Amino acid sequence: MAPTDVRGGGPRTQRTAVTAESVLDAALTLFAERGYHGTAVSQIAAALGVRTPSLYNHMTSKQELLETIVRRTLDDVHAEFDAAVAGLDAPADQLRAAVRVYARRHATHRRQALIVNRDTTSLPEPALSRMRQRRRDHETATRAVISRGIEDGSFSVGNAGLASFAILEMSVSIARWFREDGPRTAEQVADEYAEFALRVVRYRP
Amino acid sequence: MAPTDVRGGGPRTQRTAVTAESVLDAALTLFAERGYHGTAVSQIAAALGVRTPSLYNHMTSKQELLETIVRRTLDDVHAEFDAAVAGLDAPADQLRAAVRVYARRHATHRRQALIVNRDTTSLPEPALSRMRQRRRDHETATRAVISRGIEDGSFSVGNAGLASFAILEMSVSIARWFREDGPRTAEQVADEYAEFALRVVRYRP
DNA sequence: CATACTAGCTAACGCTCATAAGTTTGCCGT
DNA sequence: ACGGCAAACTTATGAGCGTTAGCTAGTATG
Repeated sequence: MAPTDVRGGGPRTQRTAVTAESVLDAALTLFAERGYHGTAVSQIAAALGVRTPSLYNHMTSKQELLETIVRRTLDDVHAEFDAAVAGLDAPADQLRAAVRVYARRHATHRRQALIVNRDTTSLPEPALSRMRQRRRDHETATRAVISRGIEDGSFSVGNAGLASFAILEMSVSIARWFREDGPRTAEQVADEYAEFALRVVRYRP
Repeated sequence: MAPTDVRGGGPRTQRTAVTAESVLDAALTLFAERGYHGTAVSQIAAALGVRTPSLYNHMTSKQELLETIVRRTLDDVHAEFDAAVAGLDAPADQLRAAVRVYARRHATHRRQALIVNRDTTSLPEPALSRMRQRRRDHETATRAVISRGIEDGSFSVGNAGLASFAILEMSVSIARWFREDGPRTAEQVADEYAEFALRVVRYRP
């Protein structure tokens, strides 16, 4: 049946190599699709064309996969936020830039976004608290931009917290519907959402 | 130890009755907290102070619990939408009313909202397709209101679909952070979000 | 007072899960 | 040519899952 003998010990030769990164990538796809608890390790193995125990040559546990995915994603979010607002002074410019990168990320990294939003709570302590804190930090930073805009009069919104939640979460939801082959590019969607954000805070130049 | 003999056969007398509804309520709490796949039937039983198999006197399967929760919630969403827009003509009034009830629901029915958003995909076909369709119907109806507002000139937004997604999903996210004992009531939050919605579509009276 | 129903219980089943242990195989550097 | 390592394999383990079966004790009905 099989064109080459694919069973038995020894490294694979005819197949794309299984590596720590390829395991993570397969987990990324499956966790995003069926959730962490809804995904069996055996399904990750099957996606890579390998028996289940072979995975443990490239990972230490299922939980660690989830933690790595969440940690990396939150690290990236923070780095992008910092890079986006650096060098900008006006709150409107900062908010536009921050929402743009955040919204774009949720179009370009859908799987990561879905997992972080759906399955972070499946992490064991103390990782859970650490990750929650990192998420809060990002929200707080966004809120601070809005607060500064309210103070200097360029924004006009009752409560900075409510607005920052609304803005961030509407961006998050892009991951739910965006399609790479859809009618709009990630950049276009990001620009549009950055505009939405400025309207929510009632930006007036 | 136990003040009354609580073991052995026979119905409980000293405890609040276990009913189909109380099972659903316990499932609601646990599914919302840990997710459908993350919740064991034994945990639902424990929450009710009962052994696991006893639950099956009040339900037929774990999956049916999820399906009931999702179906009821989506039914309610539709009914509320219809009731909210009925009798209103202006797109702005309709959008405000529709967002108000949708946002309020996500504050007052947090558990249902979290489950629908997180675990609908765990439903087996054909229920999954049915529920997805019902969700799409609600989005389409909201989009139609926005489109009418664009046509009659009271709204000014590039794409009705993008706007309706953003508005609905920012409302959904209320379920993530709202606390009943927080600084704002559900009504206040709903009013604020209805305002956000009108800003997103650039409503000008 | 007998009967039937309700709603608990214990026990057990068949599965699947994540993970461990130990074995086999092919390639690479010497 | 060969020894060792990397990475696959098979097999196994113990725990937990959802669910069924069969039993028992109170409660309501006649």
